[in-house]
Amino acid sequence: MPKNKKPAGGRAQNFEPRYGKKTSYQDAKRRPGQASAGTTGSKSPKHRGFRAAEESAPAKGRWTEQDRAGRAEARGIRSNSRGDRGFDDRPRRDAEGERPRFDRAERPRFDRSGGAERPRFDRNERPARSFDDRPRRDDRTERPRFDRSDRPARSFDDRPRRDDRAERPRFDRSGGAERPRFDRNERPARSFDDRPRRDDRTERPRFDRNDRPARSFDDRPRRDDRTERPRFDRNDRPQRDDRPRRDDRTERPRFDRSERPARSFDDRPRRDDRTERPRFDRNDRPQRDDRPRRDDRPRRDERANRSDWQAAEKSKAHQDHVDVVHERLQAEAVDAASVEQASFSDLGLGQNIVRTLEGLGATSPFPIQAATVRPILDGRDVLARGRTGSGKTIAFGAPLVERVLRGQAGKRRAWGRSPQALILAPTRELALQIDRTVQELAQSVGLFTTQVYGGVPQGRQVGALKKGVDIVIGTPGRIEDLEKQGKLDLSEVGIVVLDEADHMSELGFLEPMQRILRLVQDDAQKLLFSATLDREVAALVDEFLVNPAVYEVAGETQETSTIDHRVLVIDHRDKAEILTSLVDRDGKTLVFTRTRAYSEMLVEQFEDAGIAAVALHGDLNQAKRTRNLQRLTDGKVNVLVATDVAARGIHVDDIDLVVQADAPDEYKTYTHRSGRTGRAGRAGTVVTLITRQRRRRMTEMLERAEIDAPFDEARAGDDVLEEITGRQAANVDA
DNA sequence: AAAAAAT
Repeated sequence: MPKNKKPAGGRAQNFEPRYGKKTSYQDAKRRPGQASAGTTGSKSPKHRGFRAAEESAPAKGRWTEQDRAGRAEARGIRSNSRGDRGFDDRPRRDAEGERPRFDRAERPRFDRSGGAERPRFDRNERPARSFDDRPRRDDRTERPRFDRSDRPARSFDDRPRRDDRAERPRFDRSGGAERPRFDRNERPARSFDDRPRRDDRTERPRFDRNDRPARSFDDRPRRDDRTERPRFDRNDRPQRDDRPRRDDRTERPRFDRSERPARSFDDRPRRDDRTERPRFDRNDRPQRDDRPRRDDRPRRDERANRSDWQAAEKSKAHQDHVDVVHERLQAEAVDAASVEQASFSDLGLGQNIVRTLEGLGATSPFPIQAATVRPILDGRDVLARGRTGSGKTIAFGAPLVERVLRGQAGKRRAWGRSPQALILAPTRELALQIDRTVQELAQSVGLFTTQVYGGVPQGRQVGALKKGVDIVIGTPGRIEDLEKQGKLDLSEVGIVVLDEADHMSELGFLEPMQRILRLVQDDAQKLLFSATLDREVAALVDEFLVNPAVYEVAGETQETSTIDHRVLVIDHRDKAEILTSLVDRDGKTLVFTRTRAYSEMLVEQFEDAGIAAVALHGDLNQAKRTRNLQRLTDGKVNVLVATDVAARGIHVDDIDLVVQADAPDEYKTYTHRSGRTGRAGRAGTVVTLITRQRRRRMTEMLERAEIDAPFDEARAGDDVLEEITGRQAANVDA
């Protein structure tokens, strides 16, 4: 029996204890009457959401008398899904009549101030909600009233839009209702996750009060446990070997000898068989190798039976799979200069969308956008390769919204309508990020989006889908899950986007993608985007795309990039110290590790050195993942240590240093990790740490990535580290 | 190895 007993099928490491710990934390740390997301009327003060009988009883009586009827009328369908404010059509519609009046009178002044005020409102509202959930719920029924007063402020930004709407009859209907909605949607977007949010909110206050301590306690003990476990194991084993084990060992053989004989009769013949079997296996293997199908099977058998074979074959198989260089797709190279003069408007996008793009900072199209918008509007299947940070999200998002809008022209947006478009991403963070952009575009023309991804309760997502959304953005697992449950109808989806399409075509993603693509309309338009788009997408292209247009942007080479690449050849014993000195700087630094465990270890190491750092990897719960990424975005920490979950697509402004604590195995991974810096033309540095043994592999990988990077030998404290971090050497001397 | 569903 191994020393570390783990439940069968359990994960090797779990940094977010999901079972007992969560419930005990809920019971132990929650105080009666404290903000809670629990249902009202929980039985005991120790339960979340407990409310004393006296509070609710009298109020309940009143409601049943008169208010109920009035409320029901006022709230309408809303009562079916209290949590989803963003989708409350009726309050909004009721408010619409009033809004225009207010808006017209006030718009000019508020336009300027409006933008600045929104954040303030959000902040004010959140605390209010976070103090008491129950009052919040009451507030929610009242909120429409507050919202009406608030909306004017919010809607002022919309006024230009509304003017636009006046130009477009279609937009007016949807637009007038939407923009206020948009404001709400921003909140709603948040509000879609009302329940999770409420959970978050209720958790946050807890954390804030107890929390930061609470969190730090949870983290440190865990980290301590983790760090201690290996240490103890290592220390204990030798010690035990020296003292007790030797005794045990001398004793055990004796016992074994006395016991085994009885058993050994059966065993020996078996052992003979076993010794023969490997021989046969070895003889058979060449035979099997001859048969094409069995090529893989002997490997698996070997792995199961023999650890040495396992190691050898595994690394061989690993290398077989790793870093396959696929043929470049034949693409029409779009010359940036030739399309530079076209505006978004010229490309066929409507005024509302163009205006929203301006608000997002996209005043004129980037090359990849100039290339793809028109063919997408024309309804073609499109494959597009644009390097990291080149604006791919808008390149597919804006024309997608425009097409969904055109497809709905003249139709009424019905309750519970099925989504018309689907955007798929490989990670939850990326899905969220895409939604932030696409949702704004959609809102500007009165369309709704919702996110469908795992790691959060389904309720809010299902509630949104029930009310009807136009564009679904999510990750494959939850989308399939909800579809199987009959809660997500993909049969009317006419446009599908695969972001990071080559990654979505890799083992593990390919089959879910195929299943999902088979559920949408047969003739649905397909859009495949990635910075490293190659023939790996062939499996999907051949089955699902019709005569696709393929685009890339001419002249995207390292020379036109703003990223400076460095490789440091180090001794393994210097690694920890070098990493600490690399992240000990002012700018935002993103550190990549190969494993979740190492990312946790590095966070602990940095914090021990007095450098605030957070982790991002798949063993954290979604709330923590989102929070930790947000803390980097907000600048509350400057160091994020992540696995490859953060390698693709994630945009954080101002990351000016990417450190690869573990070198990537694939050139594509190198490309995507590097692309977290140097975005939209900003400068950035990528540093990869390797040991001497890895020089050759690294050189080959950089060739495939078409990157030229100097290799420097570095030891702890070397000047080259100061040069990279931008610190002055004087600081080091002191 | 990691990621993507939940249990």
